[in-house]
Amino acid sequence: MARAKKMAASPRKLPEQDRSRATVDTIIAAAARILVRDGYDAFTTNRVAEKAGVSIGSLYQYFPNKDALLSELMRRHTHAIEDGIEAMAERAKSAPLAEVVRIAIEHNVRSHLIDPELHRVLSEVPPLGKLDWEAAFTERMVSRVRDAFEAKRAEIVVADLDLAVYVVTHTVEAVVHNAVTERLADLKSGALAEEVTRMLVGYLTGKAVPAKRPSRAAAE
Amino acid sequence: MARAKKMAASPRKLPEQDRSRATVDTIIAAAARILVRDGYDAFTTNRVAEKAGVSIGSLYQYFPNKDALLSELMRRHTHAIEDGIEAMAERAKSAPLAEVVRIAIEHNVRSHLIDPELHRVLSEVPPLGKLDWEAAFTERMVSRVRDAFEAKRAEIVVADLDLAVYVVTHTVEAVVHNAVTERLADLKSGALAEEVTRMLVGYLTGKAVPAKRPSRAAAE
Amino acid sequence: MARAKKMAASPRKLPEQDRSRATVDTIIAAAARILVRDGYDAFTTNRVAEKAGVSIGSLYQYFPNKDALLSELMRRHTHAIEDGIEAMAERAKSAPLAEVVRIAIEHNVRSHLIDPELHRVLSEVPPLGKLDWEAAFTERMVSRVRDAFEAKRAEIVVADLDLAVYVVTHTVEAVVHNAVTERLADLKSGALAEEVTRMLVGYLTGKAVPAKRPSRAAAE
Amino acid sequence: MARAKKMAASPRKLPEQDRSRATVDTIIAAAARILVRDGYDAFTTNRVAEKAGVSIGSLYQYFPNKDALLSELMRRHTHAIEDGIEAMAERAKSAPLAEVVRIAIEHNVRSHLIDPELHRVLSEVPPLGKLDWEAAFTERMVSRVRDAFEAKRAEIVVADLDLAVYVVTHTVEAVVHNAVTERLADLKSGALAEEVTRMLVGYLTGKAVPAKRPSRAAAE
DNA sequence: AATGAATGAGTATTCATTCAT
DNA sequence: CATGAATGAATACTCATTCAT
Repeated sequence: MARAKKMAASPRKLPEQDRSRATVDTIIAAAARILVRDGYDAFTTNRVAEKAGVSIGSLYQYFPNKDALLSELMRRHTHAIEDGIEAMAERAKSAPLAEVVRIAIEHNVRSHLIDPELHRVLSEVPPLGKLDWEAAFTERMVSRVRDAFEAKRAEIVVADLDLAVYVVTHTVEAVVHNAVTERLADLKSGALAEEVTRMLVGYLTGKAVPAKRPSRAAAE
Repeated sequence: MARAKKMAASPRKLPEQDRSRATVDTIIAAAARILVRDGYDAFTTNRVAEKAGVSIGSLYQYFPNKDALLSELMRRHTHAIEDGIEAMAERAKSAPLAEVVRIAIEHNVRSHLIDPELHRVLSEVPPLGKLDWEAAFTERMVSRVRDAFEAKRAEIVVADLDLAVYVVTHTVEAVVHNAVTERLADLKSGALAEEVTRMLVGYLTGKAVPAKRPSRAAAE
Repeated sequence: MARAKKMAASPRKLPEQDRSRATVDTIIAAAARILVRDGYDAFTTNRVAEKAGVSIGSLYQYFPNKDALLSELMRRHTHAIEDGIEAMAERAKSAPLAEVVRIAIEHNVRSHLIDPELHRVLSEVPPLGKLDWEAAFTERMVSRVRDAFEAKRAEIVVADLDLAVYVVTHTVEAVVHNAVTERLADLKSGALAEEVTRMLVGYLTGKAVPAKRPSRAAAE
Repeated sequence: MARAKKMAASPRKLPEQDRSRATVDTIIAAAARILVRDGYDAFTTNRVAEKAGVSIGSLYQYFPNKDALLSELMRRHTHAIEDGIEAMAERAKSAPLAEVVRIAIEHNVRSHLIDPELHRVLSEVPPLGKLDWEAAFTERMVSRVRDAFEAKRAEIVVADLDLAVYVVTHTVEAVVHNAVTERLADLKSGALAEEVTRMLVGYLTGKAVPAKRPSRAAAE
């Protein structure tokens, strides 16, 4: 029963931290699994603890309450998504408008394809739901998109730039979000991104954008 | 208003006296108010009854269970929304493509403006949520839009008509839905509808659609 | 609504600590006490928890539902009763018919005298009532009695052996069961067993069985 | 129990009484039907009223509470059963002991066969259950049986007459009661009555009673 | 730290009964 | 008298959270 307690001068600096981290990871993983497999109603702290193989006491050691657990789950998912976004933003700076739009879409698509089930369920969770959480993406995207649009202001015919940003970001988010369940094939093939890019670029520039042909690149 | 209707599942009992009709209305009103003001978590049958000033027993006299109450709330809201939709669909039949798009948007805008708060909260409710309920709108809109698009097939350059319908309907729904909380002014002024129409028509026809004078919009 | 009920499995959780075992015992004891003292209508989970001095939550930690609690109560009572039944059955094998009958009665008497009040109330409980529970005794007794009777077939004049078993088992059960409340003295003194044995043996063998000395009263 | 019989010629005189009686009858009938068909759990005052086609208000006009309704149902059933019992008792007076026993059994069988389902369900009903209600039969039977036994005291070898009465009445009741569900054929054919009579008479007189030919069915 | 026993306010729902119309 | 709308205490059961060991 008794385990080796930490000794005064422990040779290992982080065994407890490691163990803690492992426990936290296990809990988070169990939480995600329950959410995805059984839905939010089955997402109870006791069940998560059980599934994770730890006591609820331990769960509460690491998470002060249920929302904190959910938050952390979201934070991690978000983190996974936003990984590499800087590079994209950088790329967008020197790219033509069409490319900027395409990058925004690409980023959004990636967000949804990292763990589509989890992404969907997180966006429907009541306590910190869509408004509190998914809005965060959109918001971050909004500011980046706004920056990019301002850099290309000359090409954009829309008078109210904020409105343009609003239309673009929400269109992208909605179309991609629903495509995960409704048109996954088009999402993965890039056909959807193509359509939406053409639409948005046309909207922003006020010029017709020729539909792409099946194979090589286009529009610029 | 109307006479007592026979609903298959919702009300457990058809109100036969004025008093009971009033009770039902009170309950529904309280339910709506709680949902809007306090969210779905606060939407408990006991709380609704209390807020309505009736006993919990009375609530269950008219609604066999919680879902039935929610259903009836949705049904009434839907009914209010779909009032006059036939006329719109008729109008769309003989209208040019741009007008068809505008009508679709208009309809969606109307849906959201009848009771925007309620509309939003209903669309986030878990049990009979988006998939069971709001999907109904979109679905109805989808089939109407598809019919309209088929009638104008010649003008549309998008190869995959289903994809076009998908993009259009989801774009409209998302942009309008979020505008209720984020850009209510633009929604009401019609500026948003203007933008989106231009975007979608451009997308569908593959031709540039000139932006209207921007200044005329954002007032009000 | 349908009456679909889940059948109770035993305890939801195996008590792993002494404390929890004590809690379970306390709950069971309170349940028994309430059933005996106040009847089945007063047997509510909340009341049991209160009487046991534990929270309702604790009760449900160990019993997934009300029926499970009742089941466990029955199981324990049954266990107490059936203790030593094997020995009896063994004894009956090599005993004469009169002794077999006496043993059956004895066993039944013991069943009722372990905790007579509890026994009676359990046999009247609706959900898992007589048919589900007490029938189990009778059934077990029936098969044992049948075996014994078959072994003594030659001595038995009753043509339909099943009928004989039926008459014997139900007579024993009814007479003993009611004696607990109506003729406890005769039950304990053995006078009742004497009478019934004489009656049943006479019935089975078709021969007169002399009454024991009647004058020596059975008081205690 | 003679009631005021309907007078042929006064349509004005008793219309309300007639109607009342009809209402009461309807309610009782509905109550019986629900009890038999759906069990005691479904036996709610509201449901009875609905099934009877009257308002609960009306039900409570005639029955001060649920138990009163149940009581009346029992009273009527009892009444139906005890109809003709006087004649039987009379017949028993001048009959030999064997005949007395047979008559007691016959009476009990009739009780159970008038409306077996109702009889069974009434005997299992919690509030006024077996102890409060079925005991009434047994009790009435007990006193009559006791009277009859006393008249034949000379033939009876059992020392404790009360004990004899107890054994006889409970045996009869139990065997017949269970036979309704377990051995209905034997009940109706009279085979069961035959067996039990033989057993009891043997028990009472201390003499062997020859078994009848097993194959034959009905009475003598 | 870890455990898991214990908590109890809260949830949906039922049903005997009352009373204004 | 009849109606049926209204009542509300009571029920079985859940789950986030605390705390002694």
